[in-house]
Amino acid sequence: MPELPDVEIFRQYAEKHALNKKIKDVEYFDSRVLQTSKQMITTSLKGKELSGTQRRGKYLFLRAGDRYMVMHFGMTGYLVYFKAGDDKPDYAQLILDFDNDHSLAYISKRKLGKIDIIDDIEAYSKDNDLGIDVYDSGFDDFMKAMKNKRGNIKSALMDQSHVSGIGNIYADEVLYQEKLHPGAKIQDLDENKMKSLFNTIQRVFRTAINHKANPDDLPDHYLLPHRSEGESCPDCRGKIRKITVSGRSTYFCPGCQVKG
DNA sequence: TCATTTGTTTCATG
DNA sequence: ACATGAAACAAATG
Repeated sequence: MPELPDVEIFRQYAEKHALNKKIKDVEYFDSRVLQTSKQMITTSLKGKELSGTQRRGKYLFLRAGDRYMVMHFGMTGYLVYFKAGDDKPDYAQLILDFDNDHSLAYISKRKLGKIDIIDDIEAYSKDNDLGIDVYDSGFDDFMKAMKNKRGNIKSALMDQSHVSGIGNIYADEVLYQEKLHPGAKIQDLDENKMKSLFNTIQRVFRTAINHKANPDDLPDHYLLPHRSEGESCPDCRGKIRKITVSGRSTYFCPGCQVKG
């Protein structure tokens, strides 16, 4: 699912294919993902070019003139760049047609994402309670954001209003790499452990991005290629277990991952 | 038919 | 005022 590494890949994809081409037309497919009027989107995009990309947490911002189109991908979203005459991708919610006979489609099979037009990324982030981007921050920022958190570490990592970008899948991976139990209490972790955790987040995301955010391409000693109940832990060969933490399916190795 | 999936929001409680 | 966490919601699949 689109977490930080996935959205970073989408950003690179848009950067590579969709910039500096005149937008001839905008196609809509009557979808609830639109957070603003069709007229607003058309006015902001048609006849213009996308001139840059930014990502914050799981959000992607595409610059057009002095505005941005914001995309959030929900559970099932992604981007497809395709040639005129090719079949339109299924489940497209919005398509930008460029003047080079190619198009960029925002796909959302389950329509759980959102698209908006905004003026200011900072203001938008504030309105949407979006914390710092965990991959674009240093340890000091991370600690500051985590300082007032209590409860279990997994929920804290997934709380987008403090540190944004980590979702259910990568939370499991980070905690597995860190040999930390998902239910560990954050107040039981000392500064050294937090530092180590932060470094692990950076490493896991860097590795994931280098592998196109495809979980099955990750190194074999990662959890994600083995993330289902009863599989063997790549480290100790014990059985991976599934539990529920904060209402989310959580996979971990009871042998390797300890509390605090 | 219904449990499952995940990201987000909402709401009751501490 | 603020944090937490449980529950609800979105849509589609098997």
